[in-house]
This record gives sequence, C-alpha cells and structure tokens, in this order.
Amino acid sequence: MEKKVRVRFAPSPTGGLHLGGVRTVLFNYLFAKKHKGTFVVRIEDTDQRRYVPGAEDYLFDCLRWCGLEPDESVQHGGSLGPYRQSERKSLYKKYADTLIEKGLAYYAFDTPEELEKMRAELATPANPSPQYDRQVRMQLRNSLALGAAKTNELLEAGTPYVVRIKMPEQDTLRFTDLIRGEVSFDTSTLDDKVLLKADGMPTYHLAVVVDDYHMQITHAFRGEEWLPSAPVHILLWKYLFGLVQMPQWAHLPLILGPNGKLSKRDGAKYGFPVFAMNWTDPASKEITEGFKEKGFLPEAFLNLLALLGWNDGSEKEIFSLQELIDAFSIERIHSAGARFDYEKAKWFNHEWIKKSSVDRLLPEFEQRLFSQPATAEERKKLCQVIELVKDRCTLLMDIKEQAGFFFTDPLQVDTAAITGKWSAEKRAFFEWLADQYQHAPLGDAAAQEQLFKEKAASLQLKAGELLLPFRIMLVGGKFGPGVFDIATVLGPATTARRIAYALTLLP
RNA sequence: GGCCCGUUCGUCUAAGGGCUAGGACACCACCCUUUCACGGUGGUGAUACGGGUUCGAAUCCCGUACGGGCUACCA
Repeated sequence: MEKKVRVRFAPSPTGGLHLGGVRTVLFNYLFAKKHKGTFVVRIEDTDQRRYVPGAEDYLFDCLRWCGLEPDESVQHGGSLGPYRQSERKSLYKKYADTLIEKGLAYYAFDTPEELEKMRAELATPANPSPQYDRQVRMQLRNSLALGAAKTNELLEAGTPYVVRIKMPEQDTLRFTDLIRGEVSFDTSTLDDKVLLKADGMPTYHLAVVVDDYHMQITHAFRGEEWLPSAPVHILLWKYLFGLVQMPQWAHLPLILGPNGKLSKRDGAKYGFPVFAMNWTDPASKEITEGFKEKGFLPEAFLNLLALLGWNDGSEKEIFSLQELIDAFSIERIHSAGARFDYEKAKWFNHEWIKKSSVDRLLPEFEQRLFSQPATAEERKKLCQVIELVKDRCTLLMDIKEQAGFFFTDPLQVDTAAITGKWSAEKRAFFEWLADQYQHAPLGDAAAQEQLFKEKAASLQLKAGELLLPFRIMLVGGKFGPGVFDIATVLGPATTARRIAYALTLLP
C-alpha cells in the first residue's frame, strides 16, 4: 500500500508572489489532486529580519485568485501544524541538540565579523568565496577546535552560538531526482552549513527536513536553485529520521527572464508582470504590478505557467485546471530552464477570453465598465456586448476600450479620418440616416444594413465610403465589431444622437 | 574560482536509435472582412561543436564550448 500523497509549498513571506512560485504551487497542487493527496502550505518565516507585514495574507489571496486552495495551512487548519515555522521553534532546537550529542554537528561561536575576516583573509583569485569547511574549521572558534571544557565555559557564559553540521570528510551522497534522475555530490567539496542560528531559529536546511518529516510529506517540489543544498538535507534525513522516510524530490527547472533567473526587476524593465497580484511594499509603498491587475484570467495564468516546462506529449496547449490535473505527470516536466515569453503569455490569455462563456466574463466586464452594480437591463445589454467584443480583447484591460463606447458616448471622435472624403452629399445621407433611426423602426442589423445600402445606391454614393464614417460616428475610431451590430445594441435613439453630434463636428 | 544542473527554429516545445526534424507564439505574404480584430492558407526559421558506439544518432557515451543556479547566522 502506497503512502497517502502529501505535498507542500513552503514560501517565505517576504514580498510578492513570483511567477515561479505560482508554478511550484501549481505543480504541487496538480500532483496532489491527481493522486487524491493533500496539499499543504507551510510558512517559512524563520528569518525575522526579513519579516514583511501583510505578505502572508497576500500570499493566500494570490492562491485564492488562482483557485489553488490548500488543504492544510495557517488559514485552512490541519492536524499537523502549526504551519508557521516561527511557531515551531523549540522543535528544531531539540533536533539540533540531538545532532550535537551524536557528534554530527557542533557549536560555533564565531561572530559575523570574525567570519567576514576569515573570508577576506582566505579569499584568493582562485578561490573567491572560501567556505566554512573541514579545511578551516579547526582554526575557528567552535566546539571542535576549542574542546569540551572551553565550549561549556562559553555556553555557560551565554556566548551566542550557531549550530553547524559537520560535513563528512569523504563520502558520496546521491539521490534520484524525479525530474533529472540520479544526482550525486562529494562531501569533501561541501561546507559546514549553519543549522541553528544565534537567535535560536533554524535555517532552511534544518527546518525543511524536520517539518517535512513531521508533516509527513511524501513528495517535495522546489526550484532548481535548491539542488546544491540537497546533500545537506540528505545527510539530515539520514541522521535524524532515516533515508527511507525522505520524500521524493523533484527540482523544477527555473523560469528565466531575458537575462537569467526571472526577477521583479525584469518585469519593470521589460513591461510585463512578474507577480501573481499587485504587491505594495509596505516600507517603500512601491507597487509591483501583478498578472491579475494586468488583465489576466486566472485560468490563462495557470495554463501558461503549466506549459512553461511541461506538456502532455500532444499538441494540445489550452488546458483547464481539471484537464491539467488529469494530464499531469512529473515525468513530462522538462529539465531545462524555460525563458518566459510575454507575447505567448498574452496569447494564452486571449485564447481563454475567447473561449470563456459570457457568464464567466460578465463580472469582469461589469467591474471594469460600471462604477456601481449594473441594473438588470444593463446586464442584458452587457451580455450582448460581451458576445460582440470578447474576441477582440487580449487582456481584460482592453475591455474599457473595446466595450466602453457601448455605454458612454465617445469622448473623442476621429473626424480627421472622415473629412478627407467628406461631401455635402454624404452629410445629407447621414442627416437622413439620423432621422431614420430617430423616427422609423429599422429592424435587426441585417435590415439596417440593407436599408443603408439601398439608400446609398439611390444617391449614387458608395456604401463602402459611408461605412467608415458611420463607424467613427458611433465608436469614435476605426475599431470595433460590425457597425450595424453596434447600432443595434446601441439602440436607435443613441445611434441617432451620435450621428447628429458627429455632424456638428463636420463641415 | 569551486560545486551542481542544463543545451532542438528568436521563444515555448514534439520526436523516448531509422526523418521531408512536427506543433505553438512572434514575424512575413495572401485570403476573408467595404474598420480593426478573429479566422483560414502559405512562408522564413533549429538538433552548439568535436570525437566515439551503431548498418543507422537530435536521441546512448566522452570531451569542449556556451548558458543557468548555488557558493549568507536569506529562503
């Protein structure tokens, strides 16, 4: 009997939720749902200096917007909490002590200044970043070099210390990554990573192992940037809980920006969002734009993220969340990093807007077009409008431009596009047309078009030369769906009014 | 510098030893549309390089080059 699948997303609440973070959530979620497992969100807030108020609530807001609700978390409850690492502090200390007792870790009293000095002294062009490792540890201020008596003395005097793992001299550590196969490391090249900080908080290395064990995590997904620290975690699993208990690891390929790992700066620089939702830095008040506010549908956002590094082997590209769950498999995740392409991202969104139902789109349109809740009548009109314009919206932001004129007379009428071929005959035609809309029942779009063309022919005017002016009178510019469809939705009174108004601007 | 990971059109990718190397985005052309989109048709465009293994390699192995990540008492 297989163990019940349990996965976790373990963000550190320090700011906006990055594209890559959402993709990690998504893969966790897909895998959990696919295997009827449990998706846990654990807050990694062990660095108190980096605490950012609001970041945690923001994170859950993002997950909610995406439709990726955790099964267990700070906000969702669960029996294996607390789900915030700062609230599990004493647990980690216990394990750090165990490691020291077994001689697998040691106390280190070096101050940050001393470490800096050591690195500065040892740095050479050939070795620009010296490590705290077996080469130098006997020359530093730690329990290994100092001996038991001196160590106890320092401890009793309340000297601040950290706990470091004692990296074995000569060992090869290997594991099988679900995405890249066997990966191995030689411990002789590794350093003695800090496990417990001077403030008593664990570092990521200790916390992730202890918590994954206690929360019974079976599969761990994380970004490829964590691969180099895998050997530390393997060792801790071996020392603390046994390797058989260790979750299966999958190191996800990185999402790259135009220059390496995608960063928030890239977004600002190249004009695309990087965060899921708008993030306002509480200190600087600086706002970083999110996909939501930029006008992405969450369905599209998830879809494009899933296809960045994964595909189902077919040529299918548009997937709903349920379809992703059904089709998902770790084996089909790529091992190479993927460069984020904003143009393709927009294409996904456009596809989703086109395929979404009027009902799905209604609240999106309403929210962007009305300052107050729409009346039943406005809603009815809105539905017709959505049907007419949704194919022309790539981002939800486009709604204002593509649909606004149905509800508000155009502020600017591009008369310059009309005046070139304007004439007294044409003016007469439009005066007649306005009058028709004002007084005669005109029927549907097809009937209006027929009448329009017949009248044009009778006056020896080319219908083609009248259509564009008509459009501009109604919408203000050279865009929008078929003119007679617009006139129909606008209704005769409004259509007549706009023609009449435009005529006042023309010779 | 050291360690780790990676390398198919500009970008995302398919092809898990036998092929005219397929699709999508973007781009270009044409068609449709008496606006602009949508849509349709077609086009430009890739297996980093060098060695092996094999009857046969994008696919397996080695090396080189290039790219990325890590190298904090951050995650």
